[in-house]
Amino acid sequence: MVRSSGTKRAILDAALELAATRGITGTTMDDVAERAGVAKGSLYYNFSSKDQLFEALLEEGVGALAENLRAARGTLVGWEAIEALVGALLDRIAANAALAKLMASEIFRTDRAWQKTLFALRHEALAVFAEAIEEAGAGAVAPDAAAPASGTSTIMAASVFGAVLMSGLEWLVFEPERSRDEVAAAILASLSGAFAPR
Amino acid sequence: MVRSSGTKRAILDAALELAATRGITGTTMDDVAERAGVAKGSLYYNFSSKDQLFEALLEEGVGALAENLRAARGTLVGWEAIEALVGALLDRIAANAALAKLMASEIFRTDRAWQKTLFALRHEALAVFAEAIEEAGAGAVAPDAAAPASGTSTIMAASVFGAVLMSGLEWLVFEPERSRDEVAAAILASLSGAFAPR
DNA sequence: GTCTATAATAAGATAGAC
DNA sequence: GTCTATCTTATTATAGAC
Repeated sequence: MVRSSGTKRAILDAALELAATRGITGTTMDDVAERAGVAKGSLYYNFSSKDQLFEALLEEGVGALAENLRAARGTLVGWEAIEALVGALLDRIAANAALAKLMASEIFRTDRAWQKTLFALRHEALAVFAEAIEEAGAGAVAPDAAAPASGTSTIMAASVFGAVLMSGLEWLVFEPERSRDEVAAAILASLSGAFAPR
Repeated sequence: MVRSSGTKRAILDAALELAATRGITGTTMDDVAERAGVAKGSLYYNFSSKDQLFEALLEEGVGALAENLRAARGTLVGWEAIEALVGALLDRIAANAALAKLMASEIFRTDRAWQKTLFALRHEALAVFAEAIEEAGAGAVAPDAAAPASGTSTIMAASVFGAVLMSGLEWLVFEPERSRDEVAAAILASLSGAFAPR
């Protein structure tokens, strides 16, 4: 992924760090060049435009996330698959908080040059969750409230993904003193009916 | 809440609509003026700066959300409180998708002029969920996995909030053909242990 | 209170030397 | 491949007329 000339890698890393706090639109090419320790001309030698630079960044990051999730799930099924996926996603968020922030802020924008690329990757990541949810037979043991309609596994996947993403960022950004296991347990508890009637 | 001269209201509405798709940084004061149907001078007559305009916008929107959640919960306790809060949040997201998108993209930024204001309001909204979760006695019936440590109710609140926010936007942005009840049921199922072992 | 016109600066992108 | 210097346009903000 991105056959590193070294410079390319430095540019991508700098862009990610800056965009995590300022957002993509709020990050200037001058900022990126300075942080990467190269001249602005080198940015345009390696990437044809600002849009293309950030498309490459998101493609690399979210693509790696989807692969990582698939690997984490392995051949697990049922609740074990969910546990593995939640843990793996949380770890990815912790290992790359900058990308997580960027995803949170870009995932629902529909006006970007890289919209299609991001949509496909987002869908790929969600699909890993959706498949695990379907195989876990969600709905078979639904509570007294209405059972989820068929075909809502993507919605449920978004629900689980959103739970991990928001909790993970809440942890890293606002409550960094907590332990990873504490956070993972809290998320799994919220997803396992800890406050639902039995 | 913003004693409307009419113009002020039009400016805030225009700013919200534009920022929902382009983001705040990507929204220019010229854009806002044009969409609101006023001259740019009027923007600066009513708001001292772009930052102050968006701070007012977020303060109004997120503040109203917190109030709304509190009202929706009323005196309910346990799982009924959670159900009411999930439903109310989902309805607010559907009624004001633009604000929901904006929240998703701004909530974890730590470099904004309005950071403190937004943090306080975010905390207020999460607190409504956290209180309901604490009273529902989360953890008392935790699964075989580790029980959540004490004091993690804010993390669990973030988890529930994130689940609703992400599913809600997934629904509105990418799967608008679904019904509100279908989405609500899917979220509640994912939170009630539909795929967890019993 | 609202408008038009304009000042001041910031930002994406390119040219051409090394 | 990388750098410096520069072009061009976009953007925040203000001044002053109505």
